[in-house]
Amino acid sequence: MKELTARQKEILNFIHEYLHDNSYPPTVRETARAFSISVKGAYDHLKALERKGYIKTSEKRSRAIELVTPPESDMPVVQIPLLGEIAAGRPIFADENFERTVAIPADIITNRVPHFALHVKGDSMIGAGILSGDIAIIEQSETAKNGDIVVALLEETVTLKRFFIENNRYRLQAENPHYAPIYTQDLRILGKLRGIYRSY
Amino acid sequence: MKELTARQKEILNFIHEYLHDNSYPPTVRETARAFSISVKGAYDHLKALERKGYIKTSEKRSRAIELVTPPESDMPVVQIPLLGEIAAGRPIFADENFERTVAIPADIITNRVPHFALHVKGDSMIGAGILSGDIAIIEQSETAKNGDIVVALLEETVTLKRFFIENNRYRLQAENPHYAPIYTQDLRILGKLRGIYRSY
DNA sequence: CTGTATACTATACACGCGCATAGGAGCCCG
DNA sequence: CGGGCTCCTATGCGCGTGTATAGTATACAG
Repeated sequence: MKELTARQKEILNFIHEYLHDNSYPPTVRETARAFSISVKGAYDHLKALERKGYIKTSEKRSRAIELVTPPESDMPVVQIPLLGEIAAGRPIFADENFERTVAIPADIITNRVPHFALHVKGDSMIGAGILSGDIAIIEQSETAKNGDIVVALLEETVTLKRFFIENNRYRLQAENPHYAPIYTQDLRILGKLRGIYRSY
Repeated sequence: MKELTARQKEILNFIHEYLHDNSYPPTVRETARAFSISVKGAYDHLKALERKGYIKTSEKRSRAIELVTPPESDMPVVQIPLLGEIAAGRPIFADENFERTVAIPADIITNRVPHFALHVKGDSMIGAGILSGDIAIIEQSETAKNGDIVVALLEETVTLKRFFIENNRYRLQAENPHYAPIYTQDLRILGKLRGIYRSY
C-alpha cells in the first residue's frame, strides 16, 4: 500500500471520524467543507485515496465511500453469538435469540466449550463491577461451583448472579445489597461468566 | 421498542444486507427499487422504522440511515500494547513499559489515534464498575472533557480518575467515597478511557 | 528543463435525491 | 360505521450530488 501524504492522511482521518459519528460516509462536498477547500479539491483527494488503495468508491453514487480496512492483523479471534432475550423452554441458540456476533480475543477461551455473550441488564451485580449495558462473555455449562457467577434460567427469566449450593436448595446471590438472594430448587444453569467487556 | 410489521422487517433486513454488501446505507430510491414499489412507499417505510426506533435518519441528506442496533457481524480486531508501570518523565511507549499486546475489537478504535491498555490497580474506581486487575483500554490524548475518565500523570504516579476542570485547577475524582478528590494545577493527561475488559 | 505528482480554485452540467401532495385499497378496533 | 393504521401509486419541486473542464502554484526526480 502506497504512502499517503500528510494532507491525505488528514482526509482519511476525517472519513473515519465522520463514519464514527454518523455511521454513514460523508459526501464530497461535506469533505470539502470540513477542510474549507473546493469541491474538486476534496474530490481529487478521495480519488487519490482510492488510487492508493485506502478507500473504494462507486461511480455516481452519493456517499459511496468504503473504507478498505487494511488487513491490520490476524489475531487469534473467535466470533461468538451475542444473544438477546432468552426465552424459557427454548434452546439457547435458537435463531430468535440471536442478536449479532462479537469478536473476542481467543486467548480467554481456553478449552473448546461453546461460548456466547449477553447484554447485562440491571444493576444487580454492581458490587462485582458489572454494570448495565456491559457485555458478558459466558462459557456454556450445565454446572457451576460455589461462588461462580453464572447465567441461570429461573422459570421465566434469565439472570446473572453468584451461585451457591446449600443443603437442599440453590442460592442465587446478587452483588447489590438492595437485592435479596433468590432461593430455589428448580433452576437451570446456562453458563459461567468468563469475561466482561464494556465500551465508553 | 414497538413491534414491526412483516413488511417493515423485510425493509429493515434489506438495509442490513445492503450495509453488509456496500458498507454504506441505501438511498430511498434504491430501497424502493429493491422491492419494486414506489419511492414514497419506501420513504414511508423508512419513516415508520424511524418512528419505531429501529433506525435514525437525518433530514435532507442522502443515504443518511443509521441503524440503532448495528449488525456488524464480523468485528475486526486490533492489537494494542499493554503497558506496565509507567514512569514519569519518560515516553509512554518506551520499551521498558511494554508488557505484552492485547487484542481488542477494532470498532472501539474510531480513528487512527493510538491506543494502549493498562492494568488497573486499586479500588479507587469501583463506583464506576472498574475493579483492580481489569484491563483499561485508553485512547491516547492530551486533552479531555469534564467528566471523562482519564489516565493522568501526576508528579511521580499514574492514575485513572474522573477528570474535571475547575476555576484555576484540575480535579481528579475517584469513584469511591474513601478517596478524597485530588486538586492540582500541574498534571498531564495521557489518555481517555475507551473500554474495560475483565477476565474471570 | 521537462514531466509528473500534489494541492488547490472556480464554474458548470445533468441527474439523483429527499420530501411533499394527493390520492386509493385493505385492515382491525371500538 | 367511522377512524386510524398500513401499504401502496403517480407526479412533481428544487436542491444536493458526483463528476468534468480549465487553470494556478509548488515541489521533486531524471
